[in-house]
Amino acid sequence: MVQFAQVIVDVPSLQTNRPYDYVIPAVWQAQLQPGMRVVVPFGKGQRQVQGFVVGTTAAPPDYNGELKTIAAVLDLQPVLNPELLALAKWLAQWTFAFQISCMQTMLPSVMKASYSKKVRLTGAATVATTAIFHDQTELDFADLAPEVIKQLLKWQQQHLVEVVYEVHDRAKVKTLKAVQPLLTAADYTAAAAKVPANAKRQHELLAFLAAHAAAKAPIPMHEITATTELTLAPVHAGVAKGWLRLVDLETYRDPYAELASAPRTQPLTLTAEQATAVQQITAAGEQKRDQVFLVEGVTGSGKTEIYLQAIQAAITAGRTALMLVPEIGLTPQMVARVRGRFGEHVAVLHSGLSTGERYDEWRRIERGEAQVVVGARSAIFAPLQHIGLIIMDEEHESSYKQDEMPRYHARDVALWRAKYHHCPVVLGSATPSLESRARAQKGVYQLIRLKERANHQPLPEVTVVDMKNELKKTKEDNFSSLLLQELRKRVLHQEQSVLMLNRRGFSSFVMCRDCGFVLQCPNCDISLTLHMDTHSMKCHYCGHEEAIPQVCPNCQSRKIRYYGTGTQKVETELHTLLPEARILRMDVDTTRRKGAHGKLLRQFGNHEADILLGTQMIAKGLDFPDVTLVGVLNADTALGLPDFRASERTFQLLTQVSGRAGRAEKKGEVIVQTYNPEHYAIRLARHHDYEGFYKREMTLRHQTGYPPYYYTILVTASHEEENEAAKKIFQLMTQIKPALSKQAILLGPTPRAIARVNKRYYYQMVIKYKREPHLQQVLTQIMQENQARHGIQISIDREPLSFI
DNA sequence: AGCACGCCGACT
DNA sequence: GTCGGCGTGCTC
Repeated sequence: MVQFAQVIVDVPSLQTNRPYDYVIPAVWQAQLQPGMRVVVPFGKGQRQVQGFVVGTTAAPPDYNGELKTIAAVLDLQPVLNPELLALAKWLAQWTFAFQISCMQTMLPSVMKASYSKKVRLTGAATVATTAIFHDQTELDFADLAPEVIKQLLKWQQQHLVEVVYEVHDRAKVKTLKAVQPLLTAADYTAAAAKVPANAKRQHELLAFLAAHAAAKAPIPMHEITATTELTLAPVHAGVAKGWLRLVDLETYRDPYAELASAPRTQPLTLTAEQATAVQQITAAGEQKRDQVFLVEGVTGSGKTEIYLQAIQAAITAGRTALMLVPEIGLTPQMVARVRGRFGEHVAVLHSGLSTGERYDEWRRIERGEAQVVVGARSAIFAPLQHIGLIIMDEEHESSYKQDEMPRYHARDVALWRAKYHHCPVVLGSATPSLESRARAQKGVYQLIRLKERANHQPLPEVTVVDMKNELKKTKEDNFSSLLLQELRKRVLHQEQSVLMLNRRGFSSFVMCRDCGFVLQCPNCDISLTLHMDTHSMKCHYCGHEEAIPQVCPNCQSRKIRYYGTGTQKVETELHTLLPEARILRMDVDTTRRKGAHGKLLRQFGNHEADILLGTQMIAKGLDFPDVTLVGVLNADTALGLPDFRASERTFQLLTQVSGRAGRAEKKGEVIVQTYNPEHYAIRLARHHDYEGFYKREMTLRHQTGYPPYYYTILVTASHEEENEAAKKIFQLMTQIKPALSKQAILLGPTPRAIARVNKRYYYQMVIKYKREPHLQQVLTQIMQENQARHGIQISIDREPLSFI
């Protein structure tokens, strides 16, 4: 009989990043299993926190203090299975994060408890207490002023009030009220005879019950109200008379209800290349090899069909499949495609779902009701069992890396799970990350190259326009004459165009034309960005918001204007230049509302607009047959950034956006505007030459010593005082340096590009290395020694996406 | 993260 | 002398 449990508590700090022992109450000893959530007392006082059981034992643990007892068990079944528990442990070490943070990232957010601290009146109310409590007996600390809290704490010592801690489990199952007939049809007919004739509704209810008595199954109330005149009132009367029972039916919130009935599609005929790819992947699955395939294929080479057929094979073999898609690529089109093939066996997880919807999808997976999971980054933690295949589409996408704790890359998690389940991983992309492509070169991954397009269409023609010349010709800085002319042509022929404004490394700010003053964030060293939708200036780092200035705060001039190019400005400009064109704008401002993204795409698909204007988000995953022109307004804004991945990002973006043109029978054309037409990223993207780009960029990375030739780790120290942060990072350097071999390279320490964010100063250093057996241990030790003391914060980011 | 304990300065 | 500031350390 197990009597003791090891619990990871919901206190995200380094000192508490380990299991604590608790006594299991006798009633739970038979049921409690690792992976269940519990509520436990923790620390002095009455504080209670949520925790995860990670182990149970019969023998008393080796602990000299007095053990506390588990206060409540929140689950009947473990929410983390043994695999996910092991994964959480590994992930915490790998990303230098807390185990509790890893566990919470794996689960729908509603399963993280919310806490409240309240003060309750214990004795009779007095004049003094009434002044604070009024007619209430309980107050929430969060609503109280500091002076009031002081008074209450005094009363607590006199036992006039008590402080209580509440742990709320927010995971609520959605239920439907349903009517369950209890009697037979004959009984109902008999009962009807005794009911007065004027009780019309009761007769109707009895007739309804008689008709459904045979099935005995509960009928959801909403179905009853939809088909009859009955309401809840007569049903309650029926309950009182013992005719029926009202039950709560568990149900799921189905975000894709309208797609459930999507017509089922049949597997398409594969090209020879595709067939070989499917065969190789399937073979690895059958042999239970955790092999990684890198499928490199241009847009239209039919990667999705390969995924679908490989998934089909996994399901046929009685296993499940996990498919990751970048958040932005998780369009209704993509979901429809997977649902079309696998119907209700598919569960979808992405950030557009409400927390309740997400929880329900998660439960469906956990219960084994879905064999295929499609989702964005965190879906890699889906509680699927017997995984037979993991797919990562657009594997180069930066959204697969989480930029907050735990800073994990979904690819690393995918590889871990594949090893656990002995199943293959498929990484797919038209422009693989250099890391993955290099691994394929070395034979660590198996490279599958798709050289032809499934529809045998030629790739679109790409024209590069040198904006340096264009600027001399016209005053317009956003539109070249060629692009305008081609846009006009498309509007005339009722064909559609997509325009992309590259916003990376770029923002719209307010500057005074007289004195050059730029409005800055008071907390961070960065300009505020203009937001026309809210008519305010916002800081993208800390969220600070203020009004748009009418006069320059520095010189009082009225000539304070908006600088930089935003989609709104381009839209206005385009309206003037092409008044006949109908324009749809898609950017963070117009897609913030839930479902807005899909709605805009639907409108464009229905030809409600001629031109779709947007930021990077339009580059991915859209598939509109009537788009014959794609324009990139500013291809090179990212090239100027001091980031070693700038060229790679630019190449990927241009290739991806080019793929949006001419996806059906119509031939597509791409116009790329740039100030750097000679740059190799632009030149090679123009010729759709990924392999050429790969070779060129690898040479450069080799020369400069960057990934994939080196692994990288970013160490950051921050403090409210600039010199404290600097002092700390130098101290860390002296600590790390002796543990490294001569092959490792230390960059920095340096202040971060945006040195101050949210009133804190950031200093960082980058470790570049190939093989450092002691590094993990030293960094783990550093994290443990520097436990948020003296106001210093340390963070470690393995393989950061950028150093700036 | 909270919370208590403990050691220094400014008050009834 | 005590109240309370926050630096330090612990939570099964």
